[in-house]
Amino acid sequence: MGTRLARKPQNAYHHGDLRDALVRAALQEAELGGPEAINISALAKKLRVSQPAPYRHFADRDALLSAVAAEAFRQFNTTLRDAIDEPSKRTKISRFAQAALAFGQRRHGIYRLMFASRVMACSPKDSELHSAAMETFGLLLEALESPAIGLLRERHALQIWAALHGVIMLAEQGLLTGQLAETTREDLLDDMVAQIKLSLSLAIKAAEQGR
Amino acid sequence: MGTRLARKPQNAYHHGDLRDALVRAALQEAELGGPEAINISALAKKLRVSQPAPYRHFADRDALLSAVAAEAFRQFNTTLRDAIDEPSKRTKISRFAQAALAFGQRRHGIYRLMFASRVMACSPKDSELHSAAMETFGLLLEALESPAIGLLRERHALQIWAALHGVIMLAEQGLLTGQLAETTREDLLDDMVAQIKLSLSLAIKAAEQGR
DNA sequence: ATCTTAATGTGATAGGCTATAACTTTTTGC
DNA sequence: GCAAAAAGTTATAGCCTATCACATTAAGAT
Repeated sequence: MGTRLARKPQNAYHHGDLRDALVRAALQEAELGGPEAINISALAKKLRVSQPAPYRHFADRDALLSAVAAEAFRQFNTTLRDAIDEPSKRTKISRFAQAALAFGQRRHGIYRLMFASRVMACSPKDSELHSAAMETFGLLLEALESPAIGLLRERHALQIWAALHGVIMLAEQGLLTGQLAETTREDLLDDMVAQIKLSLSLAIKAAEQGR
Repeated sequence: MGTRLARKPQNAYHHGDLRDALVRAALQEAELGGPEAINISALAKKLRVSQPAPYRHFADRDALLSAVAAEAFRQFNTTLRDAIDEPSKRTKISRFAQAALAFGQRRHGIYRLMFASRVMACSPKDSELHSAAMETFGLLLEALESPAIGLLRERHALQIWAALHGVIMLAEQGLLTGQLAETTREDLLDDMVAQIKLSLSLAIKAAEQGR
C-alpha cells in the first residue's frame, strides 16, 4: 500500500493520501470489532478531515469495506505464501492450514470482515477483492502438492478450504472451547486435512487402476 | 411459538402478542436479507404499533436478534430431527448433513443470522439461544451413531460440524459455483462426512487393539 | 507562465435508525 | 374496586450515512 506520504502534511488542504489512509485506519478498527466497527465519521475525525471527505474516494460504506477486505486478503496471502515457503517437516498443506487458522484467530475481526457476505457478494463488481480472493485459492492449490489434476484436484482443494473455514468460524464463536478443551484446534484441523489428503491419494490410485 | 393471538385485534391499545409477532416478522425479514435486514422501526410500522413499542419487549436490537436466532435454531432442530428419523438407505449422519446444507441454502439469510458472531457472542447471557444451539449439537451426536464415546466421539462430531459449516458458508458466498459446476455441493459434503466416518472407525479399531 | 479543468476537501443539511424519557391506557392480583 | 405492573404512545435526542453546493489545490495544455 502506502507508497505515498504516510501522514497528512499539517495545514494542508489536501490530505494527499486519504484513500490509503482510510483503508489502513479502517483495517485497524476492524481488527477487534469486525466490519461493524468501521465508522466513516469516526475515521474522518481520526484522520483530521471533514466527515464527507471519505465519500470522495468511496461511493459508500460498502465500497470502503470492499477495499479493506481486498487489502486484508492481500495480507492473508502474504502470510500463507510465507507458510508455504518456510521449510519444515510437515506438509505444505498442513502449514498452509495452520497459518490460515492462526490468522483467523489472531485477527478474527479482519477474518470476519473478509468473509462478510455483503462484501463478498459484490465479487464481480469489485475485481480488486475478487482477484485477491482467487489468489488465496491459488495458493491453496499450490500447497496441495498433489499429482491430481483438474476436477479432482479442485474438489479436494475445496474440501480443505471448507474444513478450514468451518474450523476457523467455529473457533471464533467459542464453539470449540467449552467441551474438548484438551484437543486443540490445531490438532482437529490437522486431522481433517490428513483425512482429505488420504482420500485424495486413494482417489488417484483408483483412477489409475480404472484407466 | 404463537400460542396466543396471531394478529393484532384491531383498535386495541395493547397488541396482545407483540413479542412473538416481532420475532416472527423479524425472521421473515431476515429470510432474504440476513441480520442486517432487521429494522426495528420498520417492524413496528408493519405491526401497526408505535416505533418505541418493541423496546418494551427487547432491551435493544441485539436482544431481538438473539431471540430470532433462538427461534431459528429451534426450527433448524426440527428439520434435523425429521431428517434423522426419516427412514432411508443412507446413514443418519449423511441425512443430517444434507438436511443442514439444504437449510443453509434455502434459508441463507436465517442461517447467516444464526451464526452472526454478535449474536452467538452473548451465549452465556441468552440461555434460550445457547440451549437451542446445544440441542443442535446433541442431534449431531445422535446422528453420528457411533460406538465411540467421550472425547473421540465429540472430536469427530466437531469435525463434521466444521465441515458442514464450512461448506454451507462457502456455498452461500458463491465460492462453490464458479468452478466445479459439475460436482454438486451435496456430493462434496457427503465425501467429507464419509471421510470423517472412516477416520472414526479406524480410530476405534486402533483404540481397541491398543487396549 | 497562466488558464482551464479535474481532483479533493468543506460546511450545511436531510433522512433513517436506535434508544430514552415522560406520560397514558389496560390488565392483573389482592 | 384499587393499586401496581405491563404495555402502549408522543416527543425528542444522538449517531451515522449520504448528498448538495461551494472552495481550494493540483495538473496539464497552450
